[in-house]
Amino acid sequence: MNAAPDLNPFRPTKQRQVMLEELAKANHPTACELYERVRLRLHRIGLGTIYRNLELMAASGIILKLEVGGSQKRYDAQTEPHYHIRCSRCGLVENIDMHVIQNVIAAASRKTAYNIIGHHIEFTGECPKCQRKARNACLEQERSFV
Amino acid sequence: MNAAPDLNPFRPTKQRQVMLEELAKANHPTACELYERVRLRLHRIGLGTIYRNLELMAASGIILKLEVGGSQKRYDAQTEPHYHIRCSRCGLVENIDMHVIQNVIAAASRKTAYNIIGHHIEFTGECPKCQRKARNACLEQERSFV
DNA sequence: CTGCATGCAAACCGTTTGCATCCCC
DNA sequence: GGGGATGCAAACGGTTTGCATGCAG
Repeated sequence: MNAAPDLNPFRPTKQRQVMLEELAKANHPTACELYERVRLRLHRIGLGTIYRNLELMAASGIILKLEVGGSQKRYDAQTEPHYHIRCSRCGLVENIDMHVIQNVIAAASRKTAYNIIGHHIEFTGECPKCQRKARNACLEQERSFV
Repeated sequence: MNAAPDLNPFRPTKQRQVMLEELAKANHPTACELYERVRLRLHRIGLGTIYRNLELMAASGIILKLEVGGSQKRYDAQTEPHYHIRCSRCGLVENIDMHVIQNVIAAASRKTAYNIIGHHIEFTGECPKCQRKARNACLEQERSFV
């Protein structure tokens, strides 16, 4: 009699375990940011492993691959639908505590012949830190005028 | 007396003129797609010129650089704020004829300490063409079962 | 004539992939 | 022991950049 085939495609390795832990602690990290974090605990891990596992986890729905602006993809441990805000200066991405707008998909469905699967709202703006920096730079300049 | 400095940073070259014309005709093209179009009319143009000018035009607000999902950036001749829908299969990006949700920025402002500059809603789904393709592939398979 | 704009090609950066080795089941 | 997972490094695709030349003002 054959052993039942392994239906779960996910073998829980040390690398995957640490990746998930660090992803949960980090704030929408890029693959490289996650790599740096994980490397502090598993110093021989390769970037390829990070990318391969992120891809697998996203495909299986364990994590979310964020299709946000900017040149690098970001990853999120929170898989319930939610919106994001991205700082136009430093690129930081944060959750925005807003209810998903239920009507928006219905409205969009009425407008197109697409079979709509999902949606994402991304706000852009200056994060508090960058606002402070800009203000300080401004004061600096005023002072130099005196 | 000095001549007034050229305030418009934009020298209207043949390349820029053709780029803008083709961008207006194309449907949210990537830089490469625009390059192919422009090359039919100016066959010695280089990709570098395309990227450089797209960047300049976006910076000066003449066109829009779309921060949509996918690995390539896309560009849009329509600069008024509007939303997009992207096919999850073929990557096609189209405008969606929906009013910009005015309340959404106010709501987001209340929720964060960010200085919010803008927002973008991106829907994902299957475009009609890809839906047809999928349906046909399905029929094909059913037929092979008979 | 001057300096911005161009064509060309090399460099760059993020990501993917091939392969030998490792290790979990 | 076997097959999936890993580390490593090379390849890849999209974008940016340096430089000599061209061309608009």
